[in-house]
Amino acid sequence: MPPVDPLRSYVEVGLTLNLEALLQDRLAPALEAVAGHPVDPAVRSSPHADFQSGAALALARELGRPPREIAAEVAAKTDLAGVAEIAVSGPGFLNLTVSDSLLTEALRRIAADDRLGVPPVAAPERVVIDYSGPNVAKEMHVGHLRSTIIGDALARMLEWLGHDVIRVNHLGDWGTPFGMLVEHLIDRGGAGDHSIGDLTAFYQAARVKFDTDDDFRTRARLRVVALQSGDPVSRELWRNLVAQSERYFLDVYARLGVTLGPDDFAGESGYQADLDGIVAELGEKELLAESDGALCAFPEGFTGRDGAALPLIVRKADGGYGYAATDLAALRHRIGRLGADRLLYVVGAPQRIHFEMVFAVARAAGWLPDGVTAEHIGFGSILGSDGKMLKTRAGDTIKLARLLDEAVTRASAPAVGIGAIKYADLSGDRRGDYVFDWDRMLASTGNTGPYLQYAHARVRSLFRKAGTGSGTVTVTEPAERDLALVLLGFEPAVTAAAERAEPHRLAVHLHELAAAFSVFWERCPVLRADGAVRASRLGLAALTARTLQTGMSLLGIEAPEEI
RNA sequence: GCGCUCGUAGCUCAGCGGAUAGAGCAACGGACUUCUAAUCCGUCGGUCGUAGGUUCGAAUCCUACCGGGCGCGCCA
Repeated sequence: MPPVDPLRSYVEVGLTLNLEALLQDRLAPALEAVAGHPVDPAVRSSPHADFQSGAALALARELGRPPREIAAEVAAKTDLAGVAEIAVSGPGFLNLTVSDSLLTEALRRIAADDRLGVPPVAAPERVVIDYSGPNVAKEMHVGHLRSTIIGDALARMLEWLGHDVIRVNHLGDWGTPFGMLVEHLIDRGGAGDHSIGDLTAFYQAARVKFDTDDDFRTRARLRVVALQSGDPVSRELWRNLVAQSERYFLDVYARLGVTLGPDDFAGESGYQADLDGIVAELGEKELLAESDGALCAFPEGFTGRDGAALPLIVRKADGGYGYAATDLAALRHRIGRLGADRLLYVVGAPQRIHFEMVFAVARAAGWLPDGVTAEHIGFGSILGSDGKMLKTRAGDTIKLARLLDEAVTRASAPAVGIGAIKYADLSGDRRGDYVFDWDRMLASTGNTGPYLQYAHARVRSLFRKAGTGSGTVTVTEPAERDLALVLLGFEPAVTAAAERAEPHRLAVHLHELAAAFSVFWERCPVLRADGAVRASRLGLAALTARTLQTGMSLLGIEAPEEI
C-alpha cells in the first residue's frame, strides 16, 4: 500500500506548511457540522499533547450539551487520516497528536525547500520603515541602539517574506542647531578635516558658546537664516558636516551588521521645500488654527492639560517649521512618491502621541488614504542595573561606538559580542524597558545570543566530520520528535514576528529550537549511529542548522561556523 | 491634574480568554573513556500589584485604587 500524503492537497492549494493551520482546516468542517455554523477551531500548542482545541467548551452553553459529548462528536466527524490522533480530554478539550508519518513528510518538504517551507507572501506590500535616525554632528549613543536594531530586524524579516521594503534613515540634519554648528565651524577657520570624535567635542563647544555668548548666539541665528535661504558658503560648510557624519554612521552600521546603506539616508533637510505647501494645503482644508502666533492642527481626541485640545504645531510663531511639519511632509512623500502601502516608524515610546497626531492630521488631509496603514513601532528604554536610563557612571550618555568596543572586548569574538547585544534587544517584547546587563546577555546558557550561536556551531561541527550526506528523516526517539515539532514551528514564528512587528516572537522560537536541539544532541548520537539512523539524524541536524542560521540572519545576528 | 504605559518565581523575562501559569539566571543535587560540558538532567521556588465586575472559564477583557516609568505648545 502506498504511503498516504496528507500534505499534498493541502500544500498544492497554496496553504503554508503549518501544522496548526492544517489541523484547524481539518477540524473546521466537523465543528460547523456539529454547531450549525462556522466555529473557530482554536487550535493551540498544548502541554498535554502536540496541539489542543478548546472549541467544544465554548459551544457547550450554546448547544446545551455537555462539552465532552460535543468534543466526542467533533472527534468522530473529523477526518484526520494520516494526520493526527484525536482524543477527548479533561473538561472537553480535544488533544491532537500529530502522526509520525505526517511529521516526517512535512520535514522532508521543508528540507527540500530553500525557504524552509515559508513561501513569499501572496500580496507583497511596499513597506517603508523609518529607523535609526541619528543626528548629524553628533555621535550615536545608546538611545539610537534599539531603533537601529529593531528596525533592521523588521526590514530583514519583511523583505525575506517578499515585501518590497524601503529603508529610510530619517537623519536629523536640519534645524536651529545647524546655525550654531556652522557658525562655530567658521570661527574655527572653516572646514577642516574633523574626525567625528572631534565633532562631538565640536558640538559641545558650540553649545557652550551658544549658551554663554550673546554675540555668538545672534550670529548663530543669522546663520540659520543664511543656511535656510541657500547661502552657498553656509550650505557648503553644512554639507561637510553631513558628509562626515554619514561616513561615521555607515561605519557604525557596518560594525553592528545593520543593512542601512548610503542610499537610505533621507535627511529632514530634503523636505524643507515642501513645508510651505504642507501649510498651504492644511490651510485650504481648514485643518489649521492660529494659536499664540503658531499655526496648529487640533486633531480630534487629543487633550492635554486641563482637558484642552492638544495642538500639533505645524508652523512656529517665528515662522519656522518644527518636526511636525517635516514628519507630515515625509509621510506625504513616502505615500505619494514612494508608493508605500504600509509605514512603520521605529521610534521610542515617548513619541507615541506625536505620531498618533501626525497620522490623524494626515488622514484628515487625505495624505494617508484608507488603504495605507501607518504604525508607530514604539519601544521601551534601556535601563542600567539601577533601573534608570542607561548612563555612564558620570551620568553621561553612552556612546554606541564605546558600547560596541566593550562588547567585543568582553566576548570571545566580535560576532558573539555584537550578537549578544542585538539578541538581548530583540528577545523581549519591544514595548517594555529592559535592563542592560553584560553578564546576562553574554551568558552561554539561557535565552541569549551566545547560546544560539553555540547551538549552531555544534550542529555545523557535525558536517565537518560526517563525511556522508544526510538521508530520509524518521522520528523515533522523543528528542527527535520534539525537535521535529519545533522545526515545523518556524513558519508561524516568522510570520507572527513580521506581521505584528514583534521580533521577539522569532527570537523566542529560535531559543526553543536551540534548546530542543541541545536535548537531541545529548540523547541522540549522530556520528556514532549507523546507517539509516545516522543519515536521518544528519538530516535533522542539517535542517536545524539551516533554520537557526536563517532565523538568526533575519534578526541580524551572525551564526559563525565555530565558536 | 489629565493621558499613555508597565506591575507574573529572589533576579531577568515569556504567556495576553481555556485544563495543575512557563523559561533562563541564582540556590542545591547529578551527568564529561562524550559528535564543541560555552552543554544536559533533577530539586527548590508564584494568592500572576490590590479590590470588584463580565464569563461555563480571567495572568489574559472591563472598572476603581496602589506603585514605577513616560508624555502633556513652539526641541526631535
